[in-house]
Formats: sequence, C-alpha cells, structure tokens
Amino acid sequence: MTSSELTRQLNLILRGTVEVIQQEELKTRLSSCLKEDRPLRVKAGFDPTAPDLHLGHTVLIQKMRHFQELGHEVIFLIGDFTGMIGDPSGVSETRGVLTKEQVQANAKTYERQIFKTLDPQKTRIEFNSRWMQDMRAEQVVQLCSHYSVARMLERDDFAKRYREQKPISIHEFLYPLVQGYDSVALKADVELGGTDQKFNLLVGRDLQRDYGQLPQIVITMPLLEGTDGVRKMSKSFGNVIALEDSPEEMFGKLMSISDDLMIRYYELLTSEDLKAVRKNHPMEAKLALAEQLVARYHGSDGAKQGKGDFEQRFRTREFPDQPDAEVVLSPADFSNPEEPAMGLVEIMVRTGLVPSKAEARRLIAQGAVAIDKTRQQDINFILRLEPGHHYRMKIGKRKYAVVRLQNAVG
RNA sequence: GGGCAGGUACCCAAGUGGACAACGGGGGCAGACUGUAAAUCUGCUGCCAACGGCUUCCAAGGUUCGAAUCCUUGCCUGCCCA
Repeated sequence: MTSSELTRQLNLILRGTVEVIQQEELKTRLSSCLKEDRPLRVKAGFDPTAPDLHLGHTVLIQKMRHFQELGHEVIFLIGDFTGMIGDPSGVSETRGVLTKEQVQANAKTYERQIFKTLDPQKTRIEFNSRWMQDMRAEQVVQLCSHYSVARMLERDDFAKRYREQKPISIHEFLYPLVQGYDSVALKADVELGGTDQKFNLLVGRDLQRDYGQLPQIVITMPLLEGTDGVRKMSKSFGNVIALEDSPEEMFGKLMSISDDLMIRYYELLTSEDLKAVRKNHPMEAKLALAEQLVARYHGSDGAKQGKGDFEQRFRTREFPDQPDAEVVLSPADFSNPEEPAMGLVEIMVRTGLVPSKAEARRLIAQGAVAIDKTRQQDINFILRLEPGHHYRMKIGKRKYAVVRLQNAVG
C-alpha cells in the first residue's frame, strides 16, 4: 500500500478530532492494516437509555462514517448491559431500569436513525450484554482487580464529586471497567468517543494491555453544544435538536441558535469552509446551515417544508399552515350551547401548549397572547365562538393554535 | 461500629416557632429592541372554583392556638475516628 494512501486515510480520520492517543500508534497500526489488507476494527459505544439520537451524537457517527468510507469495520456498540443496571447519578430519583423489551425497541430506533448516515451493509451492531450477561461474580471481581480506586478518582467527574462531597456509588466505578472490557471482548483497534469519555476510553487501553491485547487507539471528538450554546447537547438539559424532530422543528431550532454556535455547528457537522461561511451575512449563513442539516435527515423536500414554515412563522409573521394545536369544541363543552363561549384561559389549557391555568393567565397578562392578530391582555376574556370561524391564536413567540366549533352535522 | 455536619422549588442557596408559597442568584418563560442572533432593559416563574382557598421545605409520627423551623423514629448524603 502506498504512503499516499496512508496519508489520505490519516487526513480524513484526523479531521475534527480533539485528541488521538497515540497518533504514532494509529499510523503504525493503520499502515500494517493496509499492508495486510485487513480493516481496522473501530468501536463506538452508545447508551440505550437515550434512544433519540440528536445532532450531538452525529459528531461521532459522522466520524464512524469516515472510517467506513475508508473501508474499515465499524461497530456500533449498544451498552444495554450498563443500561439495564441503571444510571446511579441523581440523588433521589432511582433511574428506571430498562427491560429487555425497551432496550430492543431503543435499538431499533437507533438503527433507523444511524442508517441515515452509516451504511447498513457495513455496520456491525453489538450489545455488551452478549458478554456481560453471564459473567460470573468471580470474573467481575477479577475485572475489578485490574484497576485501583486512586486511578478511578483521577476521572474528572469522580474527582469533582469527591471534592464536593457528593455521593459516588461503587457500581459507578464499574461503568468504566465494563466499557473498557467491551474493548477487550471486541478486540477493538480504535475506540471513538466524546471528550467526556476520555477516561473510560483510556481504561479500555489499560485493560486490553492487561488482557494481553494491543491497546486500542483512542480518538476523542468534541462535544457539541446544545441550543443554549453553553452546555453540551443533552436530553436532560432540554437543549437538543433531535434527528427525529419534524423538519419544521429542526429548522426552527437551528435558526434560533446564536451566531457563535452556528459557526460551531458548521465546524463539527458540515464540511463547509469556515472562512467562506464567515463572509456571509449571519442570517444567510444560518439559513444555509438549517437547509443543509434538515435535508440530511428529512430530504430536500423536508428542508423546503421547514424553511417555508419558518418563513411563515417568523419572517413574515404569518399564521403557519401547520399550527401546533387545534382545539375543536362541541356543544357539550358549553353550558349554553346556543351561545357558545369559553374563557380564554380554559381554551389555552385545552391546546395543551400551556401547562396550567396559572401559566395561561401569566402569559395573557404579559401580552403574549393574540387572537386573530389582536393582542388580548384581559385574563378574564371570554371568547364567543361563531360557527365556521377559525380563531387563530398565537401564544408567545412560537406557539400557534387554531380554535373552532365542531362543524354542524351535515 | 462511634462522632460530627447536612437533606428547602428545575439547580445553587437564604430562612431555625407566627408577617413564608418561602430572600437572593442561575436557568426558564414573556414583553420591548432585533436577524426567532448576541447584548441590554422590564415583568413573571406551586396549583385552583382566585380581594379568597388548597398543597409544598427528605418520609412518617408527635409537641403547639400555630412548624420549613422544636421532639421522635426512619430513609438518604458527606466528613472524621475505628
């Protein structure tokens, strides 16, 4: 194999990475693989408790795709065993333990989502329960003996919690060990992970060495910030853009991110030249980003749809074709069906877009509610409904609902 | 096993017998300004049949006219000693 091929592969592999441990090892192993005409075995683990992939995950998946394009073997590892134990963090809440059925269902969802990026023919999906399930206590203890508490406490998040006198359960120490053991079981050549996974990935190296294998090369990728632009994208922060968000939703969320974050998304999620992006008007650049990403997951029709919806809602401030909720009232909803009328607060709650009446009142008082383009600030306002009329209600900046009477039975 | 400290709303954190639905900060939401950007200013941020009522301060009991505050037990967490 030529050295130019080696360089070509390295360039693609290294694009966007934060750290490669060790780069020299990567080079050596890659070149021997090329020589022997065998693929690198690349592993990346995912947590089955969060089946909804979001853009944050795609940073890794994109990298997996790179490997795939270069002809290597990628393993999408689902940490179902770890998932079934349940995540310990969170003091009062005991995380629901996942059943096998749930894990199966989540795995299906994963497949559907990752195959928008990865080639199904070339992707191996594994579950770590396959080798963890029947491991005997003896073997578990033996596994534990490969690592020390002091070294465990080197992990940032453990160290921090230890310092702050926050609880750390023993079984949390098992997580890195199990994850590391996965690499042993799979004989991984490379493991991919976010920068937050660095410690766990390194444990894999140590364990592999202890078990007489060549230690895997660790490649860390940046964590993508969520829509708030500060914290990493995570369901628990409520700042995700999910791959299964509707085109409209995805487009809208992408448009609402800050300019700085937009650049970051370009950097990690596209191959665009950042210098060129910066030359554009930020608004235009953002539209282009939204179009590109929505098209990736929903096709070009989806992108058009998302853009159209965005234009309606925000640029021209029109009522969208697809409101977020529709409330249809029937005679039974009124005390006097002859003169159908209902308090605005009640209607708002019925849209499901507002969690409580108190919240509805607050919104009205703050001038966030309009009916047919007329702002309504009286919290006691009663809407008299006329048959056939579709009342268009706007709640806050981004929620729209239609309210109407049930059609007379014809 | 023993000693000590602690558990307050989404998070951090005040409050240590009545004026507490609970100071303050963060976050969130809304309004103004905008490019649904950033920054800034302002307001809101338990629920309801609402000048009032109801349910909250780890849980269950108890003391009291009255408890987030005092007592008992339990659960949870951290530190120190063994």
